[in-house]
Amino acid sequence: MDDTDRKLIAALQRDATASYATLGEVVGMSAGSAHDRVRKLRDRGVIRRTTVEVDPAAVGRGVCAYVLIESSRWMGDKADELAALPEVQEAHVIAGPASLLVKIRVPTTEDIQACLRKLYDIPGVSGTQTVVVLETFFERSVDPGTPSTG
Amino acid sequence: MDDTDRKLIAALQRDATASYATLGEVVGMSAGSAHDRVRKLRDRGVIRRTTVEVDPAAVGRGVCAYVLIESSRWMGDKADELAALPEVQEAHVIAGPASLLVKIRVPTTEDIQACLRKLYDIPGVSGTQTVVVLETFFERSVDPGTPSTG
DNA sequence: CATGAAATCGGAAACTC
DNA sequence: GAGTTTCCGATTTCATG
Repeated sequence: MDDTDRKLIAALQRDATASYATLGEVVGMSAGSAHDRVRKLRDRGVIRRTTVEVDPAAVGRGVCAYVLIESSRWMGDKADELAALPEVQEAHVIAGPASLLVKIRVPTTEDIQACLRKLYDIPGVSGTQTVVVLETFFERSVDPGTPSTG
Repeated sequence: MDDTDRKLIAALQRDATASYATLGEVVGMSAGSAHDRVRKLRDRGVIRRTTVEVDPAAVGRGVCAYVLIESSRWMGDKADELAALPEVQEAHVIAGPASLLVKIRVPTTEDIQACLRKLYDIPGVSGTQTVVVLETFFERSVDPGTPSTG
């Protein structure tokens, strides 16, 4: 995982349709070498998959909110139940004022209620705190550049 | 934006390296027609870009946290200042107990402090509340299926 | 939406340093 | 071990019906 790998990752994050010839130019190598590097990054699991970024509003999920879920028991086994809800885009176990934090996407603000109802159907959920997103500044890929400690 | 488009989007979210021949099979069309559909989805902005998903831990950003930012003034113009911080992966203006919500990724828990310090350097920031992620159940693509209202 | 042809790309060798 | 060159089958892309 050297600087060349990081450059390749950054280039692929920007545009994963780039040809290996183009990627080679970016890092000053041949297409074949760039290809080798990227293949190894995939094999190692550094690059998990190639995907497309979709405009949420265009598929009827223009409203975003975060829900802090409080509970009366351990909630570390609720991954499947949360994954079963299509509105839930992310789900995390957290330290702090609540047990879980989920990111939801729904068509309208009214649909937030319906989603909360579903969340309350999960055994152990004893309360929620909802944070409605008014505007999203940005949502971007993980920065592959060398961080302070790394 | 019909059911065929949604199927194509779902297939591309799963694996954007799939050939148009494969995509055509998924929706029961020829490769050329599938290609047409996908091109139009890109032109319309429904598909924003093709990218790669990277393992955060593999690039030294294995620790995730959410920071609620309180302020003593309107913060709707702070997008650039937040985008300048590589630790900040998402930034939203919110309704609720705070003004902004940012998602950060750092190498270790100790680096959270350094990031908070940078956030406090932004004019108007008067307080923060940090939610540390202990475990991420999942982070997935926006569901393109027909939602309750859509 | 399907077909067909030309340009381009992906993938994996053999070869060099 | 890492990078380069070279190769062929597969794929993208675009015209046409």
